[in-house]
Formats: sequence, C-alpha cells, structure tokens
Amino acid sequence: MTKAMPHPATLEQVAAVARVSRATASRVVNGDQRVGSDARTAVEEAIKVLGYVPNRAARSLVTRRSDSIAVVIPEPTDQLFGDPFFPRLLRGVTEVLEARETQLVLLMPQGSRDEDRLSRYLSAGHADGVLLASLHGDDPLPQDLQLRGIPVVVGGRPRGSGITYVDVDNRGGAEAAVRHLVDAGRRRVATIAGPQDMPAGADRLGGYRDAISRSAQGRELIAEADSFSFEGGRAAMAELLRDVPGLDAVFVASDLMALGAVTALRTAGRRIPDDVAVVGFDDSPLAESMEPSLSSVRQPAEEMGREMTRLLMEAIRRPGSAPRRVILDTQLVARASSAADPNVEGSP
Amino acid sequence: MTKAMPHPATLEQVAAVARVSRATASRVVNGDQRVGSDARTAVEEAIKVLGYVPNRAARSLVTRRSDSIAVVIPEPTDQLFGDPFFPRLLRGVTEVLEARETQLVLLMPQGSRDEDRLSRYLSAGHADGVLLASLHGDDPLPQDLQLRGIPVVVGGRPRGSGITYVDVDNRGGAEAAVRHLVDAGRRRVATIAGPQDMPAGADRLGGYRDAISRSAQGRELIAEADSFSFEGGRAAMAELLRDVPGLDAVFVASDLMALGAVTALRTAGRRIPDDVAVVGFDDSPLAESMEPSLSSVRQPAEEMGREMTRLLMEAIRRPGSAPRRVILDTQLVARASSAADPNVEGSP
DNA sequence: TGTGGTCATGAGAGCGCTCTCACAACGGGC
DNA sequence: GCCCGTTGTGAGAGCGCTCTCATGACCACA
Repeated sequence: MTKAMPHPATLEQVAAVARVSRATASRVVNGDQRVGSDARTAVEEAIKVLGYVPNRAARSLVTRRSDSIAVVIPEPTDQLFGDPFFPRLLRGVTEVLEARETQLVLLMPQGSRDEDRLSRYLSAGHADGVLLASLHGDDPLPQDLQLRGIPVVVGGRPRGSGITYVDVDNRGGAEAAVRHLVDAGRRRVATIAGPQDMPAGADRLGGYRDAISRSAQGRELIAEADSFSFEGGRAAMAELLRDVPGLDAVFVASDLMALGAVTALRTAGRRIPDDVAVVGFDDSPLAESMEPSLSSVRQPAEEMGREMTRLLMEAIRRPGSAPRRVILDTQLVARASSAADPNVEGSP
Repeated sequence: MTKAMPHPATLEQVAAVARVSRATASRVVNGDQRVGSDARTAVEEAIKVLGYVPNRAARSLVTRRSDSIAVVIPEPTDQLFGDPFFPRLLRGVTEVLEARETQLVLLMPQGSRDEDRLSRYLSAGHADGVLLASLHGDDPLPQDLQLRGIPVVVGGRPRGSGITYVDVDNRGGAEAAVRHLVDAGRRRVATIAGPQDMPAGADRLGGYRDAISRSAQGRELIAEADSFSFEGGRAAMAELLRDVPGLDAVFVASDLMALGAVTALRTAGRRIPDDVAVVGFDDSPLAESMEPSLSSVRQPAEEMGREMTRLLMEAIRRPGSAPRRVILDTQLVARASSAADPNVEGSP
C-alpha cells in the first residue's frame, strides 16, 4: 500500500539538472532578477521536471524566518460565537496567507500551563508574528508579546493601548440599526444591551444612545442582559415590556438574545413586526431562519481576518512601526422582523 | 518600544555552560537515558538559565520530521455547521497535540488552485500527517495522499474504503432518538431526513428505520429535505402534516431543520410537545435556545478531534499499518420538546 | 589597448541540530 | 592478565538552504 516514497528533490538536484550552480538555482526560486534568461528557463524547467518544492526547514534555518504566523484563540472564545464567525475569520486569514506562502499555525491554549508553553514557543521565534482572536477581559498576552518584540495584531478592541487591532464598527452598526427603526416610523425604540464589561456590549449600547440622541425620541429605553444568551434576551425583553408596555421596536445586541426577545414578545401577544419591530446583531444563520426572519447587523468576519493578516504582515516587514487600528464597517441586513409598520407608514 | 531581541540560545551554548559536548546536551534534551546524572543535571540547569528552546527548523532538517500535522478543511464545510462543531473539533485536536509537542498547521483550500498547492505542500513532507475534516462528496484527496505515503485520518465517513476515519454514530443516535419517542408513548413517529447523498443524512435515516422496525409502529413516515436548512425542515414538515395529519412525534435530522419543522407545526396549530414531540440532531446552542427547548442528539466533537489525532499519531509512528475506523457514541439530550405527553403517559 | 564598471555566475561557509562512530573507562568471566 | 561487553562521552559529518564574496565576461569610454 505504502509506495516507496523517494526523497523529495533538493535544490542541488535542480541545479545539476539545469547545469547551473546551487546559488543560481536558489536565485531563480527566490525571484532574484539578476539571472540570465538561459539559466532561468533551464532552472524553471528542472523544477518542473523534478517537482521541486523548497524545504522550509532548511530555509528557515538560515533566514531565521519561520514563514508562518500563529493564530491564538484563547479558551472561552467558542462560547461566544454561536455562529460561524470563527471559521469565516480563519478563512479570511488563510486567504491572505496563501498568497504570501505563509503558514498558519493554530494555537488554542487552555489554562495557564498552556499559555506558558505558548509564550515560550512564540519567543523562540517559531512564528514571525501572532494573530490574537478576541480575548476575554484584560489578557496580558498582547502586551507581553509586544515587549518581546513579536509583532501582534488583535481582533476586537483590546483593553490596553499601543496595540494594533482590527475591530468591527459595533457602535456604527448599532446606530444604523436604531436609525433604521426610527426611519421606519417607530416612536419608542428600546434596546437590549449585552454585558457592559465587554467592549462589544458597551459599544453597541453606545451606538443606540447616539442614534436616540439624534432622534425625536427623547428617552432612552434600555434593559441590560447579563450575558449574550437566549435567556438573557428573554428576561430583558420581559423587563422592558413591564416597564415600557408601549414600545414599538427593539434593537437587540445579538441574534441569540433577539431570539429570546422574540419569544418573550410572542408570549406577551405582540406581533412582529406589526406591533414591535426587532433588529438583532451578528447576522448569524439563525437570523435568516427565524420566523419572521430577523433583521440584523452583519459583521465582516472574512474581511476582519484579511485585514488582521495584512496588518500583521506589514508589522513583520517593518518592525517597530507605530501601532494601528482599523475599524471595519458593519452592514444592516433588513428582513421581515423590522418591515415598516403598514399602519404607521406614510404618516408624518 | 522594540527591545533588542538577543538571539535565542543554541544547544552549543547550553553545552558550553554545562561543560559537556553538544551531543550530550542533545541527549538530555531528547530524553536519551544513557546520560550520567552529573551531566544530566548540569545540562538541565543550563537549559533553565539560558531559557533554551530547541530550534524546530534545525531539528526538522536532520530528522526529516516536521513535528507538525496539517488540518485540512475544504471549502463548504463551514456552511454545514451552524453550530460550533468546528472549534470544538479543533479544540480536541490541539489538546492531544499539545502533549506531543506537535504543531497544528491549518489549511483551508478554496478552489482547485489551492488544492494543487496543498497537494504539493503536503507531498514535500511539510507535515507528518493530515487530518481531513468532513469532506463534501467524493473528494479524491484522502486516496491521493495515502498513495503518496502520507498518513491521513478523515473525520466523518468517506466514500472510498481503505482509509482510516472517525465518525459519530449517526445511526445509533438517530435510533436512540426515535426509541426515546416510542418509549414516551408516541404512536406515529415520523422523520425528516437530510439529503441522502450525504453519509450523515443516510445514516440518520437508517437509524430511524432501525428503530421503527423494532417498534409496534409498522409504517415508516418519512419526508426528505433537500438540504439541512431551516426551509428544508419547514417544507418537509408541511408535507408530513399533509400526508400524515395524525402524527404525534417527529425526529428531525438536524437542529436547524427542527427549527423549521417547529415553525411549520406552530403554523398548523400543533402544540409542542403536547400534540407533537420533536427531537433534533447536533445539539447546537440553538437547541437549548428554542421554545420549547429542543431535545437533540449530541455529537462528541472534542472527542472526535482527540481520537482523529490519536489515530494519526499512531499512523505516523507505524507507517503502513492497516486502516482503522472508530465510531463514537452520540448522546441523546432530552429536553422539553419531547417531554412525555401527559395525556398518554401511563396508558399501556 | 588599458581601465573601470556592471552583470551573471560559482565556490563555499555556516544556520542549529541529530546521529553515527570512535574511544575511554570499567567490570566480570575465563 | 586477557578479552569481551557495557556505558558515558565527544568529535565530526551533514541535513538543504541562503548569502557573501570572488571571479570572469563583457561593454563603454578614454
């Protein structure tokens, strides 16, 4: 079954076949311009014939680059994403790396022992840079690595400063969602906010406030859920209905919470969107699946992955350059749950 | 900001500090038993003092092992999983690799050009083995790699034979779900099956058939959805209600389809679980979130990752050993949607 | 024809490690 | 006392590559 696998071809062999020196062959492989066209074509031919692929280990050994970057995903991240945000992010990362012939090494530390190992691993220069997926709370890891001179880019707004990061425009997305509701003629737009100790939670609430302050509706109508969960959304909606029975729209800071909110609204006998319009956040597959389909704010996960990777490659190329931050636009996807109320539409 | 990063310590330096030869230092690092205790402690001390971490590139160069494995996730996989099956699988993989000091290189080929590159990359020996996440249809990749002598383990049942793979017990899980419904006193248990050209779809339907054939209910009540989607589930449920208005339970081959089915049941005025009990498959976060909460069959994603990795490491250690297959147990998580019908309970 | 410059090419060192082989020291069997 | 095996250690080759430096060919200009 197992075929005798001959050793992969070496540069030496390529050179021999092409009747040039190893140095010249190396130049061709690495795109050095100063090679005569005869030699170049001969080498290219030899590479094709032998199926030559450079040996990364040997190359790394001398260049002191690993041509790979590490993607670090700390423990509880997968809890956060009920939707495939995560595969999408990775997809974006691989897309950019692919073109750069760089490898993605995935690290998922669980517990502090793993984090130690990770720290040692990274300081040993086994990765040229590090991508840190949204960390929980005030993780010291990015600062740590930065101090060690290892390029880092964080996904999501980190606590500290001086760190390059990419975030989605949570604030702007929330603001757009609320504006959408107001523009549709809703007069009492409430929000169900996520936990305020998470940047995403706080920013989305901020966006709601921005929009309300610019609207005719004077009062803010806020219920804060203690977690981005179904039950959190349900409870917060029940609370809102008790305090503000007359509300006619609600912006919910996550789709899963929105599902909970919709359940509570149904229980209370409100029709969606006729009585109450609902907009969620994330645009998870859930959103399209709900009845009625849920309007939601879409996060550009792939683009986030791409942008993080671009910034990291840049930081690797130019060590010591100033930290940067990039905020990516979100996009409101309007669906049935926030369709304009036919009774109200048209009235001033 | 960027601290001058001194070169990481080399084995040579460790040897010098410990006053032994490089060879002896190497023996200690690699756990060779034949080292005197004096030398051993001296080297260990030196390693600690210098913060020595072996250079993987140099090691790989001579051992011809990469001490890394590739995890390949072909394009459309993320569509399939609305739930975080995928992060959980990777978590399991990293868990095992961690202990083996092996790296995980993630590859997400998109399109055939990427697959070519991937093929070349892997044949160049840049990974000691390959983990293939559930592939779509009859991907030739596993056979390909196997022929090239590269150890492969596939997640999910592949089309061909002679390949080591790990799968969850789709059939058994489905059978348990249906049995659960029958045991709860349901008399007309239907199923909404997934696409039959996917192994998971076919196996889950097989499980339903097994259970029905062992039950008092003679007739199989089957509707086949054309995809594992919300809409597929909704349409199939509507069809079932038309053909078999008297059904009192339904096993749905995925949670997302179950959500669609529940919607259709509601529209038809059926109460859940009083009139119709529902059980899904996947136990995604969705299941717990639904109203009523959805009973579902849980897949051991982490364990799948762990087992795949174990098998791969084994295959790497012993090249040419016989292909193996491992089927992991699924677990029925009973929730409100399949609670025993109070009207029926107790009656013979 | 001599001189300086550019350009293509090759020789060779050396990246950090493992592993084979040689060797010294020692102990026991005859 | 001789030979054998065992055990701990070191010397050194060499993995496949990049990159510096030297070399020789060629051209332009004086």
